[in-house]
Amino acid sequence: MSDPHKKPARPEIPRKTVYRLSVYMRCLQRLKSNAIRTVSSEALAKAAGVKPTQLRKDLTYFGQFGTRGLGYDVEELGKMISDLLGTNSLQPVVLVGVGNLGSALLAYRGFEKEGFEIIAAFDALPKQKRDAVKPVYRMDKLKDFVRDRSVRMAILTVPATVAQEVTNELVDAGITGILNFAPFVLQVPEEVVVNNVNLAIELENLSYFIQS
Amino acid sequence: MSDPHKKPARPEIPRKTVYRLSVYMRCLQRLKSNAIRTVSSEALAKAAGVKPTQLRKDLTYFGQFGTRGLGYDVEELGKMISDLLGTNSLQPVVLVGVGNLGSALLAYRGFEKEGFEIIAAFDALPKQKRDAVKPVYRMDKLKDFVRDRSVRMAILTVPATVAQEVTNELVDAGITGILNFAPFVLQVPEEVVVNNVNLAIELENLSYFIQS
DNA sequence: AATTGTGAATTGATTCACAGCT
DNA sequence: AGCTGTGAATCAATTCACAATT
Repeated sequence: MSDPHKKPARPEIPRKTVYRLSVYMRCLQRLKSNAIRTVSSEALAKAAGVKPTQLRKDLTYFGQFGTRGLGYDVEELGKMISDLLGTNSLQPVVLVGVGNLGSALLAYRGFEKEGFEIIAAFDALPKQKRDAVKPVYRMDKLKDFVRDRSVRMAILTVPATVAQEVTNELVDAGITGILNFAPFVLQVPEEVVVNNVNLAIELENLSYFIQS
Repeated sequence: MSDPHKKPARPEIPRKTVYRLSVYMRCLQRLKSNAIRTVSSEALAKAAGVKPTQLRKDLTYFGQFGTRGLGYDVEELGKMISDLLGTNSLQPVVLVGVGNLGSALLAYRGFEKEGFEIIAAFDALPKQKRDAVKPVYRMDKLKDFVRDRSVRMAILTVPATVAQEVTNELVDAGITGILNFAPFVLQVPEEVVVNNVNLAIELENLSYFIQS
């Protein structure tokens, strides 16, 4: 799961709402590909695994989109949400730390259809893999690369011991959003946003809840 | 991040608290390896990225461990938390869906030092990779394998289109904890716990919060 | 003197209940 | 008649403030 946000962001949409908007968008995409034009809050909420009132409340944070008595226009609502989330344009992302998990994620091409592209990877000791699709550069190339290509987001897959140090370099280079896989709580300035993902913690959490 | 829990679990420890306990444990491990014996709620909370009162409140859910005026015993508190979380014994886990992300996670050996081992993988069309360390079996072997080895947890990395169907098979085989990477809201019976991880949603969320 | 443990207060999120459109 | 939009009510999580303990 992910974690703390310093900056509450533009108008005042709660963080949990923003997560759910992503979920709604995926449901809308599925409906659209099934040629469904219109959906009620009840049906969409069910697909998203939430209550209808929550869906409606979530939408009120950024406008009114429904037609009373009828429901929501699938395409229109999907467009509004993806505009809001800023997922209409392809976002370039760099990955830092090409170890175990890092190279796994580099090989995983599943981000691209969701609007994100890992355009390069960086490592202290880069070893370009034979069949690798992405270039792997040395850390000292990071700053110029990020500046030249106006990259704003980074995936951090370095060992916990160097996570803070590397984060400082990222921030210095101009990165403002970090998806952190290192099991370490990063210190960042106000304007930088960190989302934490820790697979071991997810498993541990499951493990607790299944011991009945 | 992850998502909904049907069963609130044994005494009544909130889900978010259980997550934070995992974080505290990692901080305690680090302190211990630095030969630090005792820690105050203030210091530990800072390392974990939370407020001291929250840490203390979290601990009260399962007992009293501190010494007033002094703090917590690093080793003792670590032991209590890992007992509670059930991370003292190695948990066997199966992975289902050896596609893009699935094989990435199979190659990633980082779970093992955290108490989890992927003991086998399953796929509709298994292709054993040359250098793969783990065996990949056909789906029809799943049920017997899970029963024979008493596996309780599964990592689900199949396409969204078949996620529900495969989940039904998992539940039928006796799996009670699922770490779901498929972008789909799974329906499961009461006693089964699902944690969702969606990397695209994490990136999307970042992308929203960095557009200032 | 320092630091925990915790009831009370506060803040935030979810759900209810129903008014308002179409 | 059906379904959205939303203020009010409820429920949950966090933080405060301070008494209790070493």
